[in-house]
Amino acid sequence: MMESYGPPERIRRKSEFSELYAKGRSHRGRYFTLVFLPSRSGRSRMAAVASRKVGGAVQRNKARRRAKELFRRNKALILNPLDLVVIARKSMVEAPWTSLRDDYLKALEAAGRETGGK
RNA sequence: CGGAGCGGGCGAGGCGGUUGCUCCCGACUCCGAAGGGAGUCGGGGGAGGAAAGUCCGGACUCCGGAGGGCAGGGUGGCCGCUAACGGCGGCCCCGGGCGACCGGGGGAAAGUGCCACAGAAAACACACCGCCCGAGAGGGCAAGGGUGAAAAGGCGAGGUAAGAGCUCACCGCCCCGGUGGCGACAUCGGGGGCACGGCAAACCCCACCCGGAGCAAGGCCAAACGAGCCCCCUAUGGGACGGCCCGUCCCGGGGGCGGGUCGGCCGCUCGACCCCGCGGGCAAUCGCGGGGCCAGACAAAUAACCGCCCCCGCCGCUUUAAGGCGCGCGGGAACAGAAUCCGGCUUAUGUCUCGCUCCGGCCG
RNA sequence: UGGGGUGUCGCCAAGCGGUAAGGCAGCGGGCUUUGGACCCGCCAUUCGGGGGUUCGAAUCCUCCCGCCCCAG
Repeated sequence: MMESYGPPERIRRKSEFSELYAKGRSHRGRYFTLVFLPSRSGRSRMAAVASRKVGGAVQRNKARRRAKELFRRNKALILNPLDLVVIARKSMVEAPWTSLRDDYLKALEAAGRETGGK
């Protein structure tokens, strides 16, 4: 399985975001909030969001990069394709990597349970 | 050796690997009638000195070409540099510092206004205490006291009833003239006889500059909905036109509500660009020659992890010591992330680094 | 990215060169058996922060900081 994160795996249209926020369910983790909905595109997709509350441009970019890293390293674990939005919190920037990864895996598990099948 | 002033440089130590992102080029495969699109592989480029704050100035685009005046805004010693600037360089004056050096800069004798409290008085001197003349009425005076942020040229001498630029010397101020300098100004000589309190980052005056918006500017394509209602003015009118007037052009135009889209492409990166050399200029900077291509994203790209070497600190072993060794531990940063592009300013940032200079102490 | 607005006590705020109004809340006292209401008193030495102009700055100038809007 490739550990890439290319254009087809991104969510970028405004309408898609609106649908996700309207119909999707969410899970609040320690470092971020995960919004999820079964994907209709046949593959899992992800978008990273970091508002100004997270910090300056440097901190916000870092948060998004870490979210992308989480997704591409662990996307093999998602059996039923999901659309995901990772909404970063301030603590996500400085969190230890292993702790952040555990948090992400727990969130995925919860999402898998609620949508049927991990 | 210690302290201080000024100016410059660099920006995750070097090499390599794995997994990924973005743009460009090439090859191959697939899709399409075609323009083209998708994928795989290979090669190359990929954040900053401030990319920041958005405080100035331009380029560029639209407002019909950006025309004139008023209003409004900005700048403010002089000369220069520049596309332009509120920037930069040199010089002038004033103030501070022993000094290197640093800070400031039009006009208050055109007008208006303000100067609380205190004080007699805060700007036509209208004098509280006071001094002098006088019996008194009244008159002369501004030296001393006191108030205040600021008090009507300063100080000394003469003079006088007491005093006063009333007179004189020195200093200051003002006016006139000479000389030097493009100029700000400097300097010299003569005269006047004191008239001119402070604030223009108060209104203002003078000189110079500025049309308005901003790449979410603006343009093209595609899709979808609607072509309905209300208001204003309709030709001594309305609009282009941003506050007003003039001028020019156009003839139906403008505003609000309601309804739809919220996709793609261009603009989009080669430019007052960067590096080297020579020449002019004290310098800012300019000219010439040679070489180079250095991010172009759009829910928005530079990351994560690992290995070796180097440097620093601690620890251990060893050595008389300087030092050496260690597959021992820790560290190699901070401020901060391009969004149309440049020139500045300002602010943030590292026990980093280089150069010049001043003062003090000691030694020779 | 670009354009604009705002900051005065815990909250709402006036003031725009000379001592920083007022209301709510709070604290203390009075009245009341207690509470409410009412009455009296107290309550901002950095007016978001630094520097400057002025004799004197919340107010004028300048540089920063925070918060809030707007757009295609």
